[in-house]
Amino acid sequence: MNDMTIGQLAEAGGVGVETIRYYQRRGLLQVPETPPHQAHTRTVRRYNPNDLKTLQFIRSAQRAGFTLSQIEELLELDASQDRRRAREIAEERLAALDAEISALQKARHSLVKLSSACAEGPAGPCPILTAFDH
Amino acid sequence: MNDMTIGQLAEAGGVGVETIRYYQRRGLLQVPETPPHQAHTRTVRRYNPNDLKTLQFIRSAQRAGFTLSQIEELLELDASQDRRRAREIAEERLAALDAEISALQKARHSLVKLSSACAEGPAGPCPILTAFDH
DNA sequence: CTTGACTCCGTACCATGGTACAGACCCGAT
DNA sequence: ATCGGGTCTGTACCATGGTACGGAGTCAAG
Repeated sequence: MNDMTIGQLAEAGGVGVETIRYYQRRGLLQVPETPPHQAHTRTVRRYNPNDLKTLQFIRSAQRAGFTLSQIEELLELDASQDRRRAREIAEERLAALDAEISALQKARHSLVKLSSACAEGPAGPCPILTAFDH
Repeated sequence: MNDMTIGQLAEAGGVGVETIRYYQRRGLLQVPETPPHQAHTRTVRRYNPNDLKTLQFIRSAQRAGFTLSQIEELLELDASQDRRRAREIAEERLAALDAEISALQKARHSLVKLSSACAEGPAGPCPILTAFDH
């Protein structure tokens, strides 16, 4: 899959075409130049495996909880080779991630309790409102 | 803190007054009746500890990843005592939560690697774009 | 009985991350 | 040569979860 159209890129990245265009508008993906020898004629833009890598990075970074603005910065850092800042960002997110994970684990615990408290029979009171108390 | 004003409720719940009003508009919190003997005169509404419980539940459930619509349903279920549906919802969220937690743990792992890969020196290439590759 | 803080209600606005057009245009297959 | 599907650009719209504001009313303290 070398030299793709936007539709193929979208397909390969598991996103919609409109999402790619949105990332382009946000500056996360660059818009490939059309061949210069016919600058005034519009033509179909072509995407390469690097674009796909970037797209995949964007999606993974989102899953890691980065916002699109932060991802934008990460992409700039990748180009500018500012290790210090890159590490800073990564560690910030790491700390947040640890907090999020442990919050989710607490929530998980509460849900397990709730679901077993609601286990018997089809009806009757089960302690939904107090499910997360302590 | 019995019989609070909306400001005190907000304070106690760690949210803004506007957020409470928003939850009321969404139907997550009911708007307390004004005393009936002066129905046409507007008066200041009063909130009790039950309202606070509900508010705290809303915030906890959000932290557990429920949307406000789901929380609305949970609150209805708490009233209607439909255990079956309550368990269903809890288990659905539980499954999603497990997926989210493990995704975040994978992301965490990648970030740890990234931050240590960017550890030496202030500049130079570090593998941001490939940080989440496998 | 006025002042200042708070409340009420309606409506408008915001950020985030998309999603959906419309009206051209381009391009490969028939 | 033309037809259908994909592309291009710009702009509009969407859901979620709030946040802000204006103008009026209320209420407790001084």
